[in-house]
Amino acid sequence: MPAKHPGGRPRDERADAAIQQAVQELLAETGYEGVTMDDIARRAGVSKATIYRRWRSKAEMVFATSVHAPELRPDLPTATLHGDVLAFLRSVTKTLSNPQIADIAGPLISELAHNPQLATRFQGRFLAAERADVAEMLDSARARGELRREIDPATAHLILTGPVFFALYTYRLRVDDAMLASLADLITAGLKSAGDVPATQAKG
Amino acid sequence: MPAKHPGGRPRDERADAAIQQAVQELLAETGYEGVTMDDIARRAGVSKATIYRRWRSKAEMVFATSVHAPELRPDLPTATLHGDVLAFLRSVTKTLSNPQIADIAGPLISELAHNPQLATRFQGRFLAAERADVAEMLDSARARGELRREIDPATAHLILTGPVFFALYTYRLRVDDAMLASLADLITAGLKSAGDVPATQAKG
Amino acid sequence: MPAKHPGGRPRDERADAAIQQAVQELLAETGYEGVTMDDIARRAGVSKATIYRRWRSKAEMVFATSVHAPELRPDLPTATLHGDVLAFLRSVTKTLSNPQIADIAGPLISELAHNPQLATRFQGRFLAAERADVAEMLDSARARGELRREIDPATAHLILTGPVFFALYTYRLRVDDAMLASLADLITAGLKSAGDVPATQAKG
Amino acid sequence: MPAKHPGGRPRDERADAAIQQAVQELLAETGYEGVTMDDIARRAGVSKATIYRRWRSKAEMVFATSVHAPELRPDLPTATLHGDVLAFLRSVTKTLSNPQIADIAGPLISELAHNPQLATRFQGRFLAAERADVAEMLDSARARGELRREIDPATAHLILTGPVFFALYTYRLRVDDAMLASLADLITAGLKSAGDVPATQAKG
DNA sequence: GAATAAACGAGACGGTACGTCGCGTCTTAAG
DNA sequence: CTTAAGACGCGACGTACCGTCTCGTTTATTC
Repeated sequence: MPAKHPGGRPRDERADAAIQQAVQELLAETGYEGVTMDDIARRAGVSKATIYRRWRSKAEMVFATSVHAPELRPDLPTATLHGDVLAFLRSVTKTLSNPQIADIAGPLISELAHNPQLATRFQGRFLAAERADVAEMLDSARARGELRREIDPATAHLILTGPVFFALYTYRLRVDDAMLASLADLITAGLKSAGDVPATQAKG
Repeated sequence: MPAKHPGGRPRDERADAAIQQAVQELLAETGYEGVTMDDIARRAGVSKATIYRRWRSKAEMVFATSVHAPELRPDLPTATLHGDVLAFLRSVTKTLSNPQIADIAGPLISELAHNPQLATRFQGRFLAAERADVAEMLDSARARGELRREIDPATAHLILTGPVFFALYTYRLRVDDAMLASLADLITAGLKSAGDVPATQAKG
Repeated sequence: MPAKHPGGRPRDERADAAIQQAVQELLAETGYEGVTMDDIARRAGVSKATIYRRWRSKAEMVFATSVHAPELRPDLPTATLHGDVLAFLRSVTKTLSNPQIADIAGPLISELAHNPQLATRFQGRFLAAERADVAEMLDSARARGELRREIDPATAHLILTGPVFFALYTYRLRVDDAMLASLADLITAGLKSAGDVPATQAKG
Repeated sequence: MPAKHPGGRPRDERADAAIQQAVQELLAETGYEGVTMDDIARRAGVSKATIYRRWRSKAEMVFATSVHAPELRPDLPTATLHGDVLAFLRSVTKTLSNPQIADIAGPLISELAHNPQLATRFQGRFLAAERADVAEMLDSARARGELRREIDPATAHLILTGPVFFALYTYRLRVDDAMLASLADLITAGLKSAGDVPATQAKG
């Protein structure tokens, strides 16, 4: 029962690899806007038809071949929650400051909005890995006694990543270590104290 | 006798209004990608030259006519910081959930990256207004005694907006009230406790 | 035990028939330009490889399956040369007015120019049969005493077919019976009188 | 009242000229099949949009810019009808033997079949000029007394051109002077004798 | 009142990427 | 060796959009 495919010539896996590599290279060289399908086909030694047989548009192809597990991981654990938070923020900042990532951010957000399949894939491959790091960070802190309550890792992930994302891509701020320190303070404090007091009642 | 313009036919102000309206309508109908400059010119009853005399590109035009002070303001103040935070988060969520805003987010991020002038204007017109709300919120809390330390409104703004932004546009989560409540808890707690303990030292 | 083929699976003769039929059908439905090799393969229930094992190109295939002996033969002999000529002209007109023939004329001329093998086959299968009719017509006329000189059937064939071909496909004239009558007059007169007078000397 | 055009930027006539020339050059260099729209645009220093604004397809463009009055005219009149006929046949042969003309013949016939507008234009610009030559030839002959009856120039044109066309493009014969002499004999005799005898009655 | 000068509607222009399509070849598994 | 299925390289096609430009016309201000 070795019938690997239903019939006909099977897809050439080398084409996938060649396209993937061509996309990465050209993205680095000319940026998202500068890349053309003809360039990619030429560089990959592949015809445009072969590309369009796999993906329906430039955006689909670029993001399908670009969304992997995060390449940069924070150096965890440090000795303290605050240290871990700061390390995570620095890692996020470094990743999002990567010109190639920054170049892709806008188009990615556009595509995610119109392509639920990509959104699912992006969550599974990229965000899930980061969220796992966050979960580990929270577990360690609880083991150390720094945290008493259970905190949803997804929510923590939002707080750890969103502000930097917003600062860099929307606010267009230079994110320096002082800002990260302030954020780390606020976030760490929040994680530690959350749930201490009833939400609807002011503290005395 | 104040010579309003140096010579020649003055700009027709009705054109500005017509273009503005055409942009808004077409943006709502076909989305940013679907809109073309010819469409806009036709709908506005204006020639393309008239548009390009006012703005240098499609992105310039769209964002110049779309970026105003925020239309939606949180209902502030409530009685408590936690209430204010929650109200702010709800307001942000509502704004960013607007389909027309969501449609524009990706292109806006792309354009902000390449157009510092727009970035400046965006900060001045939109973000500054939001940051002012945040500052007011913090002041009220301090006046009420809920906050002891001074907190940078910009940093607070990042923490209040970034997570929702990230959740909606990147994580592609449905942001419901439960999630906002969790976020509000974490953020409020962080604001209140920040600075309480030395950042580099674990709590006893 | 008569091994009809050297080894391996024999060609499936049903494929030839299926392809032939598919070509004719699709040619009638969509015309030469509109037909694609994939269409033909699909309609014939055959793979493209099976087609290309038999012919080297679309043109080869179409003309190989389309060029047979003429389907329409003039009703010969009538009682007179003039009658025969008119009958022949009518037959040619009818054949060339067939939409499927007309559709193929341009591509056929193109292909004949680049494919001497097809040209040879076209002469042998189609033109030779027509020329034979012409020869017979001339023989009958000589037998009847209508012609005194021997006339090259090929030359006569040119004069009998070329004008109608040119009228229909290049001049784009509606060829009606009146026109055919005029042509028949001229041609018959030419055949009868040719050689009567020295070519280089005006008649007295 | 110098309003030459209804509004907007007028068509650039230099573009028409440049395209025309580019088409002629490239047709000569690479043949009809070898020419591409991008080549033409590049050579003409024009964008493809400018071409497609003028014509709807490659075929339309090529033939619209290629169909002029005939460049080659027979040396008329010679002293006799037979001489004129032979000169005309030689001229036709020479024209149709031109590789560039031969290359275009198939596609032209295809296009004429689908494009009545081109057909009209082709008749008006090319065929009409040739037919006028034929008419003149017939008039001279009648003036000289070589012809007694009036003969329709269009019919004569068919007989003078069709056989050579058919011989070259369909029969794929080498058309030499001997063949032209035979044709000239037949045709001249036909022209002179046409109408002499009742069509439906054999000569005694 | 004429001249100036800029804005206007219309639409053609150069450039360039897109996504589609057709041809003829090649690769697999099955027969 | 042939077949069905279908992927492949190649390369042209025609479309679309952008931002610029060229007209002829209109509308203020300036001389």
